Amino acid sequence: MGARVIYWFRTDLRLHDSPALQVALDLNPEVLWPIFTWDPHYVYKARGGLNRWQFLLDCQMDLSASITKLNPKSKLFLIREAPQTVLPKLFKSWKVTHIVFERDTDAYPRERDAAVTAAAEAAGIKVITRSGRTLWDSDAIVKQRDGKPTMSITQLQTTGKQLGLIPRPIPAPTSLPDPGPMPLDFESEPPAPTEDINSEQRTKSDTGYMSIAGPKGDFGIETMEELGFPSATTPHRGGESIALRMLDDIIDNEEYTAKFEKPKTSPAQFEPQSTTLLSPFLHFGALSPRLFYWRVQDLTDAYGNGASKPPTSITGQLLFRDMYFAAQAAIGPAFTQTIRNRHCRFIPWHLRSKVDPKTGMVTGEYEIDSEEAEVWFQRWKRGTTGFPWIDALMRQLRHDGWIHHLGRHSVACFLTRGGCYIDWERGAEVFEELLLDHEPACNAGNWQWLSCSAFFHQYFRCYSPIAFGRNWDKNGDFVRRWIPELKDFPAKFIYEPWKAPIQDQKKAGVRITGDGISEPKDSELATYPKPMFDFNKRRDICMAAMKDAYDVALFGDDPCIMDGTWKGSFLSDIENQDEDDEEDDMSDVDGRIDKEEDVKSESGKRKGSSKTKPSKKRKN
DNA sequence: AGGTCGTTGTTATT
DNA sequence: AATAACAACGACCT
Repeated sequence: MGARVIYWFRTDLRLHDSPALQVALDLNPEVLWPIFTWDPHYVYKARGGLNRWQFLLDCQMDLSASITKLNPKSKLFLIREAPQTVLPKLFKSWKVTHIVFERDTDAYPRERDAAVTAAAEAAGIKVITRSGRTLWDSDAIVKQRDGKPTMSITQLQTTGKQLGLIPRPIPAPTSLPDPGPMPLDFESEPPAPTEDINSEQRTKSDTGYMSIAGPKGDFGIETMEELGFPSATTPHRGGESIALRMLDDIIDNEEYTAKFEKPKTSPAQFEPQSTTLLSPFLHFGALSPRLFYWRVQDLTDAYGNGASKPPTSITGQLLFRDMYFAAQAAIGPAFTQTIRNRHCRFIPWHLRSKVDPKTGMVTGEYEIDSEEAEVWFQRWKRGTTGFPWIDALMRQLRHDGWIHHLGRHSVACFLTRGGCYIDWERGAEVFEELLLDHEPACNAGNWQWLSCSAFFHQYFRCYSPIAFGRNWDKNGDFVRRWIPELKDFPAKFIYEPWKAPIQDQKKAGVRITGDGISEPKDSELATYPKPMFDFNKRRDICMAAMKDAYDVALFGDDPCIMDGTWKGSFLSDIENQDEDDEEDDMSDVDGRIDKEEDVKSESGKRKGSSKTKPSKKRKN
């Protein structure tokens, strides 16, 4: 009897450059089942917005069609049960000899794959895995560094060089074996009732687990409607075919590809955007990072002088992705939180995560230590902060599922160290729900970067919600695109509309009024909210608090963080001194900005109020 | 121990 | 458009 192989697709929804699929085909199998399991973990427990579900279905449909082209009897078979429970039953019922899949170093997949592997080995099934989600095998990077995480791009580059050249992409298969019979002669196990973190956005509570083989009983892929979802809003569509076409277009544009410098690409450019927009395809594995890398690198080598180099080049972007994956591979599940993460600086943010004292892991809930901060967070999320640059980005994020990297910097800095002083984990959760390209390692890593918790430390470099956008887009076209209320606003005031005289507001057909939460009443004109705080004042407060946090120098693994005895280590009054209620009267905001003296003397007072600090802690 | 540099800050000045 | 001051972190190199 020949090999009877399950190829388990997960975050590798592609046929081109799949080392794991190649090794499955090298077994010369008698039969091969390409399967995808609907995992209750991703349906109920991980945050996932409608746009990302749409993108996933796109990728699945495209892959399924490509598989059928290679073998009319085959397609991507969707199985609706948790892999941990259904795979052992399939092993037996389908007389499987091998299961092959691409490795996944995220927290939950590691746990899941260990369980599946143990069950397979117990049943005498051979498990074969390959790395293919990153340029280098993240675990090999960690091993080479004796378990230490890559905390800078230099470290990743150095270690990568030691491991040798990034493997060249391998061609897509030209044919696939037949699938074998797929009897379901066992009890199916619907997911255990659990809290559905995504229930708000569903129209139906049932998410398509009507039967293990799907609504039509043919292991087919469901529609958004069958999944209980309203339509997605994103214009970005998924699938390997689109990814390869987009990559071809990028490579065809030799100048663009060879001279690409990330910091020079505009966050305000839209239709078309200034960057490649290939990240969502990398996330779902519809595009191999190694294929992307080598197509760009070969072009760059041929281009000669004048080509950009890492870290600003396109290949540099892929290196950063590997850096975050390798950091997560070394640090483990704590990488996506501050608590128990010894490489993440502890900063006493507002709205910190609640922690399960038994596991030391965050629970998904957070402490509302400040009603004001909670309001700021809600307004940030909805895109009604009153700062048009921030709001435009947040609205684009919600609608399209993608914003430019520097736009992400703007809103992340604003939420954390450069405005609201709110826990980066709150922002990361919002990105996790809304981003098409959400990657747990990259998301957590970038939020730590922007909040100056790890990877990046120059907290005195602070993005202005007014100046930064204006530098890229003087006329405010990007703001007008996403905040139509402001589309006729004079360019002079487009980034700070509260400064516009009433006559100008009337002429533009909009009133700058309201708290960004409730609908303003009795306004005949459209409205756009007043800014939720004086940015300059908040920046000074945040920067002083950051300096304090750096002086205290506590990290996420310090015992005093877990037991709460850290309280008192920080100049906690630093945050509670903007008492003079702004309320409705932000019109004199200009007048206030000049009062730096206030802030200076406050900070002098704080220094004098000498709270005793614990001796400086150091990580080693 | 000390100097330089780090993918992507802001503002004022030349 | 380029440059300096702002205030001043930590990795990396010598």
